Amino acid sequence: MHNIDYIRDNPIEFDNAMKLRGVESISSKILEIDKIKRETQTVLQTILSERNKLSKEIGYLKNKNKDTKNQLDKVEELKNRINSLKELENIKENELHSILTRLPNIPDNSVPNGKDESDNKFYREWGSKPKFNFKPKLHFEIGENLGLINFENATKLSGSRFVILKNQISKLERSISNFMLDKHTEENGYIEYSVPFLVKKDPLFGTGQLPKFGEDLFTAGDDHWLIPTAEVPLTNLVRNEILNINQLPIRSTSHTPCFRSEAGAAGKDTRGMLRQHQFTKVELVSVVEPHQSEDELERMLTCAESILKDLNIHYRVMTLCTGDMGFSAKKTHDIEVWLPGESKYREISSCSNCGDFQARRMNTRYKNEDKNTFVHTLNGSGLAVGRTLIAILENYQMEDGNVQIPDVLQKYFNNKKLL
RNA sequence: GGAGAGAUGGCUGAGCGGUUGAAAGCACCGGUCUUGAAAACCGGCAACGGGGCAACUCGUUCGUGAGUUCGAAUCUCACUCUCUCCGCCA
Repeated sequence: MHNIDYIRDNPIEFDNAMKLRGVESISSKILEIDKIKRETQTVLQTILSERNKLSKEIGYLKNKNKDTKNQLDKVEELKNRINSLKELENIKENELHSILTRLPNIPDNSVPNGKDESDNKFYREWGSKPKFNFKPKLHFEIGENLGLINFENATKLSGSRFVILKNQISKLERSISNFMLDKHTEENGYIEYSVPFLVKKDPLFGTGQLPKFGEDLFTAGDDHWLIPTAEVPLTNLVRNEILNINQLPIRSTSHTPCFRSEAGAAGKDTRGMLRQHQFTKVELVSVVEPHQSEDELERMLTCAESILKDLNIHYRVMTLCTGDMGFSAKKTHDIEVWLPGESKYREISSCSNCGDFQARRMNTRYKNEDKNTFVHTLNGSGLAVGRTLIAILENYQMEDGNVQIPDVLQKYFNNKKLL
């Protein structure tokens, strides 16, 4: 949600920012509606004030058993004007709200301009591509050959874009999420939460999935929606709150399933378990003071990276360009992991600073020297578990078809070294 | 699923349809006292929006949304949520 004051004071900057995100100049339309709304409001409030005075008089006179005919007539006159003004104010208010809530966040100055992912900027990398003396296989080939990944059965149960993991690979998935949670809670300073996987529409509005992107979500009826990411419940833990400054920063993490309809991705990544309707993810969320959010994004990114470093898997970090960022983000770093089977980098984490964009939608503020200020929110994957599983299978595969268990995960396998 | 009770400021908790934006207490902030602290005492303390350079002023808000009324925290309706009891159940 945007600050109308900012648009009033900087209409040109606002339009430029929106243009970078593919929205045609809209500030003049917004300001026009805003102007009518405020003018209406000013008149309305004057009349309301009159009415309130008359009503008080009436109360006073009735108490003394005096005649109130005169006042009643006057109020009657005001009533019609009040109703029509209220109606107009409402209409304008709704128009404004409808526009403002559908516009994406303003990109940070440091974000590169660009149309799509080809314009994303290399930020840094870690490690190097592993060398194989055989042709590395794709993750699903490895898994199917071992008889531990099964897509046909999943289709039987649930249709396309689902998968069934079995035995050691199922256990590998579990150990990955345990490892991530342990790392983030014990070393990276995040508090673990177990949260609902079904939420109502208000939280989804708060983090920006609604009203615009409802078709990307699954519903369970009765205003219950399946979460597309734990960002939704974790961030909304502070919705509608005025926090005390000493509660900040808040750093929370949760391991949850995520459900996405992938409405716009028909035909994309259909092989393998890269793009599923259901996957699990360990999410990181921070709620901080405005002046801290820039540093917090770097911190969060480092925390997410620490997982891949511990797993000893090569990755690179890309800074998303203006055209490739998500709706609520003002700056985003993607971590892309190297997949030898595909011979490609693939997104495994996305860390975003949302500034006060979500805080305005959630109405989350903190007391800052007597003033109530919107907090800044950040979220990042730390990491997507399914894709980490893929990365391990492809990076740790051996010529005989088996897979080594990364050192840091072996403790979850009674120190076994192979699947 | 059946029966009942309830939702008021950061928290607890009063509130006959008319100076109630809301008593009181706690918490918090400032002050007096004290070597310091505590206690005691004094004072302050809701959010959002409109107008104004400002002092200030006006409006809205007592779960949410409609309605009755000149006037609603208080009356009516719908919805949401919480609690208690019964039934069922991981």
